[in-house]
Amino acid sequence: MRTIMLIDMDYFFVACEEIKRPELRTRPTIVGADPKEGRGRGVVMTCNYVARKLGIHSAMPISSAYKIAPDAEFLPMDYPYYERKSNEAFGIIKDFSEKTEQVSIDEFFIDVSSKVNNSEDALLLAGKIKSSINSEAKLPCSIGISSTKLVAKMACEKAKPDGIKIVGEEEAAKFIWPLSVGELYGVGIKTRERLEKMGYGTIGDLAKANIMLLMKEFDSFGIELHNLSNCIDTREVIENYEVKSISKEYTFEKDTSKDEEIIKSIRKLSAEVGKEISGKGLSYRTVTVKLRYMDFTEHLHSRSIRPTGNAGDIEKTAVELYRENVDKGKKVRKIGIRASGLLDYKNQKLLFG
DNA sequence: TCTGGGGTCCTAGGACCC
DNA sequence: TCTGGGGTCCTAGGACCC
Repeated sequence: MRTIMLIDMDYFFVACEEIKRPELRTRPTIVGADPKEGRGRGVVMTCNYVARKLGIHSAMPISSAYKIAPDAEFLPMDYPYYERKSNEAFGIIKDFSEKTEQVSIDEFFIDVSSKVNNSEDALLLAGKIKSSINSEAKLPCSIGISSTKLVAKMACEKAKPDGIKIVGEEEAAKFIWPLSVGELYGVGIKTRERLEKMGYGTIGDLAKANIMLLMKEFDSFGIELHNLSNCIDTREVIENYEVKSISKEYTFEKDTSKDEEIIKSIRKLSAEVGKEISGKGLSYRTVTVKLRYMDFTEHLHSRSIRPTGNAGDIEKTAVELYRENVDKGKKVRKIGIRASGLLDYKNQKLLFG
């Protein structure tokens, strides 16, 4: 039987800020967009539990958060710093297992099957990992333990904050079945609504559903839903981090249809994407422009060119794509530039000789 | 009330090649 | 005159996650 842990850093960005300024621990603190006295357009990235007690949460419009707590501490993102702290935590985790996988900046899977024999062992090990991260990186975290990635992840949700939860293979179904379908990892708003319409409110309902019915509604995703809701999940913990695309986006302070203003942003974003690509020694094949209009409709326009490391071609292609495709009848809210089809230096050598 | 930025994966139609 | 499959690439859109 496998033993998989999901280690998730609690309120990560704000926890990082609290290291620099411990006095923030007792104050509602928010990392995210500039609230601009309630007129800001962004959202809350994360906030500490003092702020959560007031009703503030991730993804909430920053203007709403400002309305609730104008005196809260509002901090901008310091991504390079969070990345350093993330690497520090990952380094500590790697000391405990050779089989590790970074899921996001603040989440890590590890497979410790070869290190533990029973749940007591697993709990002991998780406790050690947790206290190492706590004492060395000065960061709080929660750990979910089970025999599959899915249940480890869902156990971790229930362990938060600052906790450890283990769910044995035998108890897995009993653990997830009472939860609502929306809590199943991989089920978002759209799928939840469709499932509820079909009469499935809990994961248990879904687990007992007729698989033919699920396939009729969701095709192959129906089989996946059936498997996951029955705790069937054979996905391995795999260390395989290869970035697939690099993008930058910008939301205008006011929706605009002015070409000069939009193209100016395209140039700036293209340069930033280009800088990151050359910094990583990558080349790219495809440039994509994303336009979000004032009515929130979103359109992507992409073009593949010969593989190149030339950052200037991002801007050139992006401006072309914009001019060819923009809907002049609607103001633009957000612009995004993405480079994909990335190849690393080794492969470039193969291609270009 | 007002809705970010950075990603991944999947699907589907059309082009194109054999 | 009508008619194949199989495979891959490209583009656009959609869902989801943190």
